[in-house]
Amino acid sequence: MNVNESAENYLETILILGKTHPVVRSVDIAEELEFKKSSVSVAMKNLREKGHITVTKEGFIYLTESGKAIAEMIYERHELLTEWLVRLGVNEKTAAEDACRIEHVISSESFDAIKKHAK
Amino acid sequence: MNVNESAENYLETILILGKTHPVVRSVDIAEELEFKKSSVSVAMKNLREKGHITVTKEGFIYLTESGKAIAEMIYERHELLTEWLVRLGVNEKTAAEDACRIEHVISSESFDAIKKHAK
DNA sequence: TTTCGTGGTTAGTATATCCTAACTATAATT
DNA sequence: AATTATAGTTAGGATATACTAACCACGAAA
Repeated sequence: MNVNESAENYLETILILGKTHPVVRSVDIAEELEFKKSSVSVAMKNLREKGHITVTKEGFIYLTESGKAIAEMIYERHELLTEWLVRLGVNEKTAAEDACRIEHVISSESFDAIKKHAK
Repeated sequence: MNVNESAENYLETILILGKTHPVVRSVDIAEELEFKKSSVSVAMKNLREKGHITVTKEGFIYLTESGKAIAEMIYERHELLTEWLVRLGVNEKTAAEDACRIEHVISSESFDAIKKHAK
């Protein structure tokens, strides 16, 4: 179930887009992340091969169980870290950007400690 | 003065080794980071070309002003983040490892906010 | 029906990083 | 002096990640 930082980011993005879009396609991800569609295409192929997403013939992307688990873990980190940094006085945009980088490199142990502390 | 994550890490390591070693050589860095000496050799060449270190003909490595500035910034982050995570109950080793990754990706704004908060 | 716009794929490129392998240079040991 | 150990370099490879360019497929508009 180990994925790269990049893969985590794609999965998180699929989860987030799913909250506001009826369906998620490669182009939606490309637009959201400001990546080229070819990059997304290759990334989706990898996620598919690793069993983290399924893609319908119309190009609609869905998270599998494993994909959803990863996406939700990262998303939780993203939300909590962002909120917490904002609370410390960090600008909303900067907080989100930093959270987006920290969420992929922090250990569960440290995240849990921050989570506990932040409450 | 912008360097990559990898370069920051090498500079920080040179600073740290300088605290306990009379002189710092490529092999010392390789041993500390558990990298191959060829990797360090190439990295030192880049740091030299960017003006962040000087190397004597004996192979002794010294930080330049710019190199020292980067190294000290990263080192301060490392120390503070580690200490703070430990205080939140994170295991010393894990805290150091996480700090080592976060220190390279966090913004000054967020770091300063955490620093202020941690006191 | 011909032409476009949209979405997706593939091939090949570029950069960052680390690696292995092979080589040089110098100093220490036998 | 010959061998060995230590330090450093260079060439070439592997992986991750994104990019450009060129192409296919399909549905809508002219």
